[in-house]
Amino acid sequence: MNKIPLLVILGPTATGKSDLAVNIAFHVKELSHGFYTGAEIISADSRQVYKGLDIGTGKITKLEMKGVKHHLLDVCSPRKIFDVIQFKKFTENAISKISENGKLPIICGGTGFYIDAVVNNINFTNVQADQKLREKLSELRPTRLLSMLQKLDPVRAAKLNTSDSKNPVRLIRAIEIAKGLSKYNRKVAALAAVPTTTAQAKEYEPIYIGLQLDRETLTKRIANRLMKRIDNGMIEEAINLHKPMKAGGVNLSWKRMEALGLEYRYLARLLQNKISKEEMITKLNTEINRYAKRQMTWFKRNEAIHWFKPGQDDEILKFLRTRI
RNA sequence: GCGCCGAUCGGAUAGCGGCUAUUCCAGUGGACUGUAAAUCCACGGCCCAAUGGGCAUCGGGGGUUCGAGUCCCUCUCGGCGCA
Repeated sequence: MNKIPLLVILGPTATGKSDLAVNIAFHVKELSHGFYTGAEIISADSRQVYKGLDIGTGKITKLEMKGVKHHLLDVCSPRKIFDVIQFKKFTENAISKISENGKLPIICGGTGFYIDAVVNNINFTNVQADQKLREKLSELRPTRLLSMLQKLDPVRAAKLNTSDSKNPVRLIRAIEIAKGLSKYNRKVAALAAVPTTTAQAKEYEPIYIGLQLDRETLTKRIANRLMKRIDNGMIEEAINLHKPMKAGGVNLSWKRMEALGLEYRYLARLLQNKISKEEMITKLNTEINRYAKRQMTWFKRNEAIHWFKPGQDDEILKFLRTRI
């Protein structure tokens, strides 16, 4: 089976990935000497998959798409939880369609986990999310969760690092898996629940382009972008999301908005009068910077990424000329 | 000028005379296999023959004490009050 070539554009937030992707899409035909008729873009952003989260996520507009087809945008209601499994499934479908149509699939986004899940074809266990169980367990302290897991799946529990063994979200998922598998076979559970590290046979041949900036410049860009988002109606967007359906809103609860993180988290706090607008701006700026840092921590592990700076479009196109 | 209060890591804070000076935020580094913009972890003075050890440290100086961030005196700075 032939591997499907893939262009992956990634990097921390506020580095201009979306614009670059569109620009590259326009040059694909020429760069590949007609091998591809064009390109389509698949967004790899865990928040832009939600309908209505536009300004706060910096979602690309129809106009900015310049006619290039985008996938994985607005595919889920923000009231529901989208996850990596759905992302992987949707994306795999999109990739094969794009590829069959003689176009180059471009994955563009900042959610490293989502990108890796697809490109490295990560094999997830088939134990489904159990919201009721999660809710019940979320009351418990990490130490309690850990001892539960130790009983259910000692092998998995022993494999956890210090970070995960104190991480309620991870512990709950581990318990969920252990319970799900033990329904069928208790003995198999321990083995099956441990993630495999052996690489799967890869179906894709990725070229990674990363956009990166020095911290100081990135901080400035983040701050400017935040002010622009506010000017563009970010606050009104959140008000509208919280409105009841009858009033034309989505009836998005404050709790859910909080869980969406960053912009929406602080917007939820602002609209409940928990913080002032000034506080929101200050806190959000540091939070977005920290987010960018976490993104980089993830990307650093991938040595296949070719790093560029925003604005180096010509260099990037030149780089791609010999590779696609 | 007098009185009162305060001065502890980049910021904010805890600290009855007795072990290793607390916590939060920020910062730095990291983890991540079905919530990933989420969630979580580690580190935070200096020096060394570094899985250990040594020396510091609570605005400055002095004192009391076996022992001081903590008590006393004094100086400096800041806040409040009175002049």
